[in-house]
Amino acid sequence: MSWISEIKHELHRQLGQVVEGLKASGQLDFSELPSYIIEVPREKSHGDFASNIAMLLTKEAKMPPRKIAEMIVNAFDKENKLVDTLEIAGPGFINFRLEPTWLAKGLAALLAEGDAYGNSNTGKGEKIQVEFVSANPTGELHMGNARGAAIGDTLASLLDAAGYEVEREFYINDAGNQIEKFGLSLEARYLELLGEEVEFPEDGYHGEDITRTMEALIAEVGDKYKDTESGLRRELLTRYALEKKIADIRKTLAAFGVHYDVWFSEQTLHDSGAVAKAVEELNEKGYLFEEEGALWFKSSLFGTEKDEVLVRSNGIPTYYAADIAYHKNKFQRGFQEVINIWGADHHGHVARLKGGMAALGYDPDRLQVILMQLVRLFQSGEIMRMSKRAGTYVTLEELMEDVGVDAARFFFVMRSADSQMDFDLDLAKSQTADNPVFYVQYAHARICSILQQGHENGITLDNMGQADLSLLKEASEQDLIRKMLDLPEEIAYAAVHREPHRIAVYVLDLAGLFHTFYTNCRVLGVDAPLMAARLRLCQATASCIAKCLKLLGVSAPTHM
RNA sequence: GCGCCUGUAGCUCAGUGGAUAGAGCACCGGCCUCCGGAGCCGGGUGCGCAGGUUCAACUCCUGUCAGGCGUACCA
Repeated sequence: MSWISEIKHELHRQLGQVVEGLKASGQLDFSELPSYIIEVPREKSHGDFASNIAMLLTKEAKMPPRKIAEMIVNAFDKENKLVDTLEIAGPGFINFRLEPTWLAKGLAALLAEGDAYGNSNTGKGEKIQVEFVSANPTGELHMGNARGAAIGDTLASLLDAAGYEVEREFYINDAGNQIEKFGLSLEARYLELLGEEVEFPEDGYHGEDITRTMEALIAEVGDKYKDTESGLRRELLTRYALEKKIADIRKTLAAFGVHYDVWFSEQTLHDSGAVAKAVEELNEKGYLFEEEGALWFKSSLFGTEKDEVLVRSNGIPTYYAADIAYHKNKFQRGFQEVINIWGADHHGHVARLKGGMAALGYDPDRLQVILMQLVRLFQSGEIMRMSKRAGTYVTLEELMEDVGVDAARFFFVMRSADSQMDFDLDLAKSQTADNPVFYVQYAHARICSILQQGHENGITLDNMGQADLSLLKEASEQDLIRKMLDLPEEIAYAAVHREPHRIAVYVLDLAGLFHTFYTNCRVLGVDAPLMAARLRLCQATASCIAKCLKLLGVSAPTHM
C-alpha cells in the first residue's frame, strides 16, 4: 500500500473510532457510520488531509456540521503520533496537519521502492485483456488507429502496473466481406499493372498501397497469375497481400512502441467451426429465427434496438456472428475482463455484442468497450476526411515521420477518449517544440544533467551517505514530494477507471512542479546535507517522470 | 425520430459530490555573475440553458438547445 493510502487508511480508522466513541457515550446519535472520505485538499492552506465526516452526520445527528466537527476534534487523541493539529474549516471540514516529517518519510519510502514505485496490487492478479487497433488489413494504419494504439497500449501498461495480468491482442479481420472486396481490388490492380484493360470495382479499395503491393508481387512472380482462373487468382493474391499487410502493420506498430502478445485471426474462427458453433448454441437456446432466407438473433431480448442478422441469406455469417464467437473464445481463454478500444463509429455494435454475450450466459459487464471519439485532421485550416476507399488519409507512418513517436503518443493519450480531438498537422509539424511532451522530457533531461554534473565533481548518490530528507522544507520542495506521493493512487485510479489520459496530465503537473523547484532551489553547491537531500529529491523526480513516460510509451531522454 | 459521446477562459483541453474551477497556447509585463531560459514569476467578469436531488453540484437526475457519430443481410 502506498504511503498516502496508508495514511488515509489510518486517519479513516482513527476518525471512525472517535465518532463511534461519541456515539457510545451518547453525545452523537446515528445508526451507522456514513461513508466519509479522507482526501488531500486541493488548497494547501486546508491542511495535509481533510474529512467530510461531520457534514455527513449532520442530518441524523440533528446538529450543525461545525458543532459535530468540534466534538470530534475535542475527542481526538492529543498524544497522536501522526497528527499534529486538527482544525475545523468552511462548512464543517476537519483538516489534519500531520507531524512535519511525514513527507520526508514518504519520500524515503518512495526511494526505497526504486523502479517499482507507483505499482500496486489493485488488480489482484486478475487476468485481463486489452484488444486494440485491430485495423482491417486491407489498408494502412491511419490517425484513428494511431489514437487507439496509444490509448490501448498505455491502458495495458497501466493495468500491468496496477497489478493485473494483462495481455495485448490484435484481432485480424482476415475474413468476410471486406476481404472479398480486397481481393477484387487486388486483382484489378494486378491486371492493370500487366497492361490489361479492367474496370476497377466500384466500392473497391483505391489506396495506393494496394497498387504498391501488387507491384511487389509482379516483381517477384511477374505475370504468373495472368491467366489463372479468377476465383483462384483472387484467393492467391489475397493471401499474398494479407501476409504482407499484416507484416507491415506489425512493423509500423512496433515502431510506434506497441507490441502484442497475441495476433488473433478471424479466419481461424471460421475454419475451426467456432462461428458455426456459437450460432448453433444461440439456436439451441431458442434465440434464433429465420426471415427472408436469413438467420436472425433476437438480440432485442438483450437490450438492442432491433434484432440482428447472424447468417445472411447467401449462407455467409455476418461480422457480428464472428465477433460473438470471438468474444466467447476470449472468455474461454480465462480472461476475467476483456477491454476493447473502438472508434465511436462502432458504438452501435456495443449493445449488440454485449447482448450476444449475455445470451451465451456471460455477464456482459465483463466486456468493456472504450469508445474513442474520432480524430479530426486539420491541414491548412481544412478538415481532411479520412477514407480508405478514396485513399485520402494520413498514415501512422507519415505521422511518425512528421512529429515523431514521442509527440504523437503523448498527444493522443493526453486527452480523454471521450472527447473528439482535432489534430492540427501544421501545428504539429511546425511547432514541435511547443508540444507538451518536450516540457516533460526537458524536466527529465535537466535532472539528469544535474546528477551528471554532481557526478563529475565527485558528488554521487552513493558517496553522499544517508540524506536527511526532512531538510526539504521549501514550499516548492514539499509540493513536489506531495505530487510524487500521489503517483501510486494516480496509476491505480487511471487503470481501474480506464482513463490513461490522467497519467499524461499528471506527469505534466509533476514536470511543472520540478521546474518551479529548480528555479527556487539550487541543488549543487549548497551545504552538503541539504545538497544530499535535494539530490535525492531530484533522483526521485527523475524516477517518477521516467515511470510515467514509460507507461505512455514516450522516451525519457537524459539530454536533448 | 431513436441511441451514444461532447458543450468549462479568445483557442486546445484537465477537473474522483466538497472549501477561492485549473493548465497549455495566444496576448501584456518582469526574471540569466550561478546546476540546461525548450525554464520561472505576475496579469482572467469562463462551467450551453432551465429545473430537480443534496448540508454541498462543473460533477448526479430530468428537460432543453448546439455539435459529432451511429441507426445495413458493411465492418
